[in-house]
Amino acid sequence: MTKVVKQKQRGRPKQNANSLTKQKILLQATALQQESGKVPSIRQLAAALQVDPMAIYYYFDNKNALLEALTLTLIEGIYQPQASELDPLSNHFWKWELTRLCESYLLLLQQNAGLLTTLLSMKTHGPAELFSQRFSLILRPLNLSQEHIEQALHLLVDYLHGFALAVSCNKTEDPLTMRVDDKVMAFFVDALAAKSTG
Amino acid sequence: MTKVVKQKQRGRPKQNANSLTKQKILLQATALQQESGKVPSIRQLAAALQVDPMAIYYYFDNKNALLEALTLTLIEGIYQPQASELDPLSNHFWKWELTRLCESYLLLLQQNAGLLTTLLSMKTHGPAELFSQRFSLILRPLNLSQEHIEQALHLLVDYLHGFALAVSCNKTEDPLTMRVDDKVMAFFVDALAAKSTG
DNA sequence: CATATAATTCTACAGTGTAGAATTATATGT
DNA sequence: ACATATAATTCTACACTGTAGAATTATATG
Repeated sequence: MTKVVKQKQRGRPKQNANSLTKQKILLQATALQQESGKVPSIRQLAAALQVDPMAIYYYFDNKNALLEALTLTLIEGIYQPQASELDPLSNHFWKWELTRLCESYLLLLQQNAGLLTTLLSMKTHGPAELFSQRFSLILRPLNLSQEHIEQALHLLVDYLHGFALAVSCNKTEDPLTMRVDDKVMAFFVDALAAKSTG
Repeated sequence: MTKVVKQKQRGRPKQNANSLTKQKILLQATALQQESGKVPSIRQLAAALQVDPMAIYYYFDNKNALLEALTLTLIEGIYQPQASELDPLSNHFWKWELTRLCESYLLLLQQNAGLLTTLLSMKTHGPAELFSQRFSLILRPLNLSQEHIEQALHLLVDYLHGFALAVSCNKTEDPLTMRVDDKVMAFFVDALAAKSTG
């Protein structure tokens, strides 16, 4: 009776064999993430890739580095606003675009619950910058002061994070997509409009 | 050479020996929490209590139950507003009280980082109710519609949660107490005042 | 005095991230 | 062509986590 458990060939694989890449790891990670709704363990990820757990550490220094890379790739998909200042309907268009931006961001946070803390503890502020830029772009027609824009931005971003966290904590596993709270949005939008000088 | 590791006396202790209680466990838990800044492991908690880890499970079904009990005891300490409607200065007093309430709540969230998710996933909405009541009480002189109050409440609560999470993720271990962002507060307070009919 | 119950400890399991060494294939230098 | 370095992988092992289950001892109850 010989031992017949996995026992893959050790050492560097021959080059015909398709090897691991950061890309493949991240892809599999997102897939597992979306399936299970939470961040997979290294061992689960490795199993899905049919590879030893430690192989992953050749491509990422540690799990946190992997998660940061993951959030970086995901964050790029958030809503890209149109150039609203040229639009004839721009008076109300910004409200529509702001809602799109928030919903897009929230969807991302919902589908990848567990990455919020990673996102918030990242040193590189790339993600925050991106949201900030698109936010400012949308609000341009309102002619707000720089200070008001920043206050509103902070209020909105932290609100969205808090909201996403609350939703992800009430783990009713219905596939119901998380909508931004229209009433709260209305309250916020009103406050913005009241300060508009445009 | 006899084995000389810990080996406490097994079984039920004699009654003179001071026994464990939920209270003692919770007290020690908060102490460790404040020291280390994060939720202690059951083993750490047991070590501090000089007791076997499993002893804790006699008093709490599981770790989550312990954390819920912990948050319940902590949440009662948030700011209790005065009866502002009788105050001659009430026109501006509510702003002051609102800030106190927020700072008190934030301080609590900061000193007990890691309990936020416990708080949010609790079935009993006791904590939320408490904040909600005090919030409504403070805003009474503004004569807002019930709907506006709720919108503002949701916006504020989720903002505070998001803010607290962000702060707890940027673990610079300075003992600097977390202040509520005055500017953002000002933005929020302005929006409230604008809707006031009082 | 037997039996039940209360309060504790011990052992053990399945899971986590990951350090360190062994292993094999390829690339590079002489 | 051969030695040596480097790249990419697997294996083993450690320290940690929550906690189920059984053993143990003291007290309460019938």
